[in-house]
Amino acid sequence: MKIATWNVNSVRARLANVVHWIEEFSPDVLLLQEIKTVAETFPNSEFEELGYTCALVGQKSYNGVAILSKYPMEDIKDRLPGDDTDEQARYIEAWIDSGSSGIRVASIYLPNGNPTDSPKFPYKLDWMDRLDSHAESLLKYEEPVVLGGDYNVIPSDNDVYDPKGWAEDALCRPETRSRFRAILYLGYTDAFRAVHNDAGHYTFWDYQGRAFEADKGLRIDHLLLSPQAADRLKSCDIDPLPRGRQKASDHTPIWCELTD
DNA sequence: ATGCCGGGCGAAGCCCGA
Repeated sequence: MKIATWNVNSVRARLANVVHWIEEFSPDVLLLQEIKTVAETFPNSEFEELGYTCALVGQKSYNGVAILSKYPMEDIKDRLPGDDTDEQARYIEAWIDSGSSGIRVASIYLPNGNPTDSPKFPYKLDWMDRLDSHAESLLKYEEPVVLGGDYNVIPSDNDVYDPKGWAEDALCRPETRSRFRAILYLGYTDAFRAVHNDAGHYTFWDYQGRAFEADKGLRIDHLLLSPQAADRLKSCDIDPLPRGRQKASDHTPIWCELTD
């Protein structure tokens, strides 16, 4: 089973690119972030024609997350527990019924948190605490779980082209990194780091300053696996090609393959 | 380079992203 995640920076603006990538990669499950639209204007039929069913939580103009699946989905949760006042569309979770086994997946758009002297930073840290609690609660089912998405976290200095320049950014700050590590300490595996040890692998390059051509990137999109999912991890990689195409998102897909 | 791109909204210019 191939599971991919991609912050598309508007699913409607990116539809041709997303369809192109689905046709060449054929993921079983594709987690999307920043769809930037509501359910009424989500391109359901285009994805259904490619053999996918869609679950999404939308929001006008901002945020929005979706799950595209070749298999039926059940037990869909459209918000992260822990704060009933949080109106931002940043979390959706579903059980993927892939026949004999099955797997739980979540599509996550974690808040950016900049600037760090604004309320956006404590919102990010609180959101991460909520994610940590929920990730812990999921472990008690002893199921395969893949928590994928745009975490807006640069886990280590190996994951950024200019560690010193980014040290005080909300994506790098110690408060952010410690909360990301807390999820790993629960028993989740960073799928990419389970397979690759070296620096310089990125999932995001800014639109500005020819950052992609200069490979000035960040590794901020992640697939975190519960032990039962990590046991089945075959491979994990980033596909940089979509970032180089016309009308590209500033993020590119990262995927993992699990044994069936 | 805390916005140089790019998208949404809505019809010009501001808000937002990382």
